[in-house]
Amino acid sequence: MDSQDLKNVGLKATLPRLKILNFLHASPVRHMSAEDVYKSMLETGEDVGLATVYRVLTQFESAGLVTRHHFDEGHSVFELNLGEHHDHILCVKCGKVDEFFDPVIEDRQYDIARNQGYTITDHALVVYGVCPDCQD
Amino acid sequence: MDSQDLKNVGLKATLPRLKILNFLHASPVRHMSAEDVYKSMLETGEDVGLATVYRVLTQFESAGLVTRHHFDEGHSVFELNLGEHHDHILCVKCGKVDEFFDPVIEDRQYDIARNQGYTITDHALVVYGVCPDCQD
DNA sequence: GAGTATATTGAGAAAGATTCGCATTAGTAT
DNA sequence: ATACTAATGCGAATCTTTCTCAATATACTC
Ligand SMILES: [Mn+2]
Ligand SMILES: [Mn+2]
Ligand SMILES: [Zn+2]
Ligand SMILES: [Zn+2]
Repeated sequence: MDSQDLKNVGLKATLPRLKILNFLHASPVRHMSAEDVYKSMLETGEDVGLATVYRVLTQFESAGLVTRHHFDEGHSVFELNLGEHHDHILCVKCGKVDEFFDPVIEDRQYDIARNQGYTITDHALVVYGVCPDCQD
Repeated sequence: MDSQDLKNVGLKATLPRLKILNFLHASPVRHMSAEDVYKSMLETGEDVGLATVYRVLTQFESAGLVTRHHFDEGHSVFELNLGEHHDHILCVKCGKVDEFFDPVIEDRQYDIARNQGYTITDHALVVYGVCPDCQD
């Protein structure tokens, strides 16, 4: 039961929210748009209104349960927040999404922000390229 | 006359395209949405259809004259391509956009891509924070 | 466990950004 | 100047996301 997970972050444990959270945990695909979540859940018979999917994903984001990304597409992409910050590398041919974490880059970002007098709150690094499977 | 600039990149030198290109060069604001460009030009009396602004900015992007960014907003942001690649740091309070270039980060990105078997084509790094003017 | 106050849901309408369709107009090369 | 073709501008259409609101489900009290 994830009921408690929701209550812990201040959200009522409603059926749609539980369904969506369970779906995200069970999905083999980590990065999905709201539409992806909506359609995939329909196929599983777990149907939830599209407006609710959008609302709940936004609530999960505020609660820190999921992270929202703005890749170079026209829509938001969400992923379950597993506690480990990372950045992304996307294949421009097949759309595959890989992840990485680089302490050197993380540190440099803080230095740069500090040098420009900024207090850093977040960052998003997306590398685009051609994945091994899509070469030539 | 920028007529030649347009022809050089394979675009017919039409009045709307010249107006937009001149506007971008003259603007003190470097980062603008299509809507920003459209409205600012209206105010200057240089009016061009909104659809044309969208089309032309996209053509300029393909031609390498401008760069398109996807910051965490619901729309694209364009800037004149002055030939020097750089990344961005945005103030989450006032919306200011600053720029930076860090060779260490650039290099690390290539290493990471190579390690994962990717051929890098592009990247986008956006740092969010609170600018000096917006501290407390 | 039923009763109640209140937050949440779902469906469709609405909004914001961008693209499309097409008749009209403007560049460009004879 | 003429003619061929590409580009423009308008509104309609599309896509993603949010909003409205009546119906419903959750959590709390007794
Ligand atoms: Mn990820
Ligand atoms: Mn810039
Ligand atoms: Zn690929
Ligand atoms: Zn600021």
